[in-house]
Amino acid sequence: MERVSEQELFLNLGEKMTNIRDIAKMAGVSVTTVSRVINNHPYVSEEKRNHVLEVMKKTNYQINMKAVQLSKGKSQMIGVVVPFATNPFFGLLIEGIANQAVKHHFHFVLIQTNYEKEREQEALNMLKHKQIDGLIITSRIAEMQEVEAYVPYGEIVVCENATNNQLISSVYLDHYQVIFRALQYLYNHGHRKIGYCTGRESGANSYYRKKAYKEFLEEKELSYDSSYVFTDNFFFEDGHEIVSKIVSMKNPPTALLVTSDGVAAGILTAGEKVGINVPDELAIIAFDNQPSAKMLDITTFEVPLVQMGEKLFLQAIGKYPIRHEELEVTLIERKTV
Amino acid sequence: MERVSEQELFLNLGEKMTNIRDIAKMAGVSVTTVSRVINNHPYVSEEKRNHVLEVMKKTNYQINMKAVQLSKGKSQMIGVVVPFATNPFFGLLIEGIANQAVKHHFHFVLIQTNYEKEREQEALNMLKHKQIDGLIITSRIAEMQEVEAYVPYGEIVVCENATNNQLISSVYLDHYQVIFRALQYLYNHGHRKIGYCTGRESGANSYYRKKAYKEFLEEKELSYDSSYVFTDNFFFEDGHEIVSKIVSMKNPPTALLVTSDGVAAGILTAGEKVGINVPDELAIIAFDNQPSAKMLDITTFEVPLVQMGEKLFLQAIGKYPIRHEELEVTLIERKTV
DNA sequence: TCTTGCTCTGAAACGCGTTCCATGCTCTAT
DNA sequence: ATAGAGCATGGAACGCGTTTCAGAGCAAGA
Repeated sequence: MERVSEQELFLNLGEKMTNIRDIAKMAGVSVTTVSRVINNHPYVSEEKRNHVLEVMKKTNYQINMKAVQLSKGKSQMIGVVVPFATNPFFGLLIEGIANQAVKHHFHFVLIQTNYEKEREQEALNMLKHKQIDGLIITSRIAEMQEVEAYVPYGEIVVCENATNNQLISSVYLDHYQVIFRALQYLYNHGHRKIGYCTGRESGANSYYRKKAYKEFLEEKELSYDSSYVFTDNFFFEDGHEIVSKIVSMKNPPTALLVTSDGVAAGILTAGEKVGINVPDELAIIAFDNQPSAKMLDITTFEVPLVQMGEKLFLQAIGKYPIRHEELEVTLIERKTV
Repeated sequence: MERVSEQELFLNLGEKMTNIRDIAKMAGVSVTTVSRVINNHPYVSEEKRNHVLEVMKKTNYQINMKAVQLSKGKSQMIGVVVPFATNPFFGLLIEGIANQAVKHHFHFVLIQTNYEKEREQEALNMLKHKQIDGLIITSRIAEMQEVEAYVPYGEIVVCENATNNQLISSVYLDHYQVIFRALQYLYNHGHRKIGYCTGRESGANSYYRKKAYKEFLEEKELSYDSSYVFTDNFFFEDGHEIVSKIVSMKNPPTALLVTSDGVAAGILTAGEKVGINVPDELAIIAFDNQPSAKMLDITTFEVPLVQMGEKLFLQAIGKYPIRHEELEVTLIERKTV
């Protein structure tokens, strides 16, 4: 075991970050052996292992994960695309993702799109360029076909019913059925003039929801009134505008199906200010069971968002083959219907 | 310009991902030239540039960012440590960070600690192991000294007054002064029995807040009552317990300083249920001006969180030398005092 | 005419850990 | 005694883009 004078080497290396080869030279072993020590491979004698460990300590050796990632071809990192990080809906999804990420020694980069296509494209490119191993798209803007083109580069998971898709996994709610159920609930409470407040108009989930709304009206032989449909509502603040529209209507709806608690909360508080009595004058049923719904006693459907995030993550790291999981929602009856 | 038969090469490479060397061989140029084309370096003749571009298109060449990162020694990625991602406070900080990240072609990995030291340690290790170029710690658990040990590995920024620190930048609020101001406001409204609800007890910001609370009482010659201090309150739900404690007190506070809107909202709604009149019976002043404060007309201090996030980011990428920026808060008078 | 200074190009080294493959031993099973 | 199995170790290739340096060609300024 010929060994270069350690003292000398320590001095010469000076500022430069020591790497695995430096360690090998100093310890008088091969780089392979050093690598084995780092990775706790059993085929290293105690003597050499200890010596390598010592040298690593002495030189304050720090592994360079960028090299590991390049070498292994994996980054232990997934991307998470969300339209808005502040929205509790996505916050809870992130919570679930984070839970599982920790357990699996993964990290995730958050990509906030604000529903700008360019941002989503950027996320897909990260996958293509191997910055991330997988991608969770909680809400998409691009066509499904476009997204599919990135499947060769890594696992992609979406939050919508994609049961007929062989390439992309999904964890989703049956929005059609859920909306139908909510409407039926309002109907059973005597409502015949039911309004519909949602986020964006486009998008797979929105499609099914709108479809359910229309088909429900048809089934019950109620007429469709486009002024009863309110779109682009995402945050608490958006509820105010809805109320101002409603108060100016000659024949306002008696009930509102709102696709997010935050907006429902906005409607409720804005309504209170102008003297709208909930639920007598206006019933409200919402979704998610976020803190704001608890706070204001809003009747809502609880959506298992944390669990959804966890499942999304596990699909994204390729733990399972392509598959499609549906989650159930639970009605929480409170005081707004 | 000797050139290997392209046709042949295309066939031979088959499945294997093409890399810069393959492209070089196929195009009959050096890897340097290919690299120049990729990076739009001017010193490449139009002819060669076009030809390389063509070959890249034909082979569907995709750059491997992991290699770029290793080579450049930078990941264009920062870490963001937050205790909870769902909390709107941190959500808004993230919003600001995301805004600037996009502009600077950076990405960020979110590390949710739940105030577990191990998680924070992991984030620091990512810095040490070059997975990230910089780190934003929005709320820390480790001692400042421990954190400082990681400064050699990359920029670190914290959200607390660190003005005397030469190694770590900070973007912060003068919590001492702000709490004093809030207490004075309650005092001016006639309150002498003022309670204090906060998040965790430890932590730099908490230290200054607690200090301000105590010193304010001293200055006004009010006695300190430990039952007036409520800790570990982070979310809406936590407000309920505070209320149940208050109703069981013989001599309850007439005003509450709450360090987060979410908790204040919880107190307000729980209080309403047990018939506590706000502000007559119990005044509440809070912080952040989150949606919940707007929703429930809570008097609060607006904190420029998005802006804070943006500044944090710019510090984290080393845009400026180590520095400490203080941000101002604005009192928003509503109906709870 | 000579020097200076671009423009254009490529070989080779660099950043750094992982992994395949070969080699040499020792020990156990036959 | 011998073959097969497992242990220990190292050389070299691999993953892949960037960068330094050297050299050639050519035009403008001295």
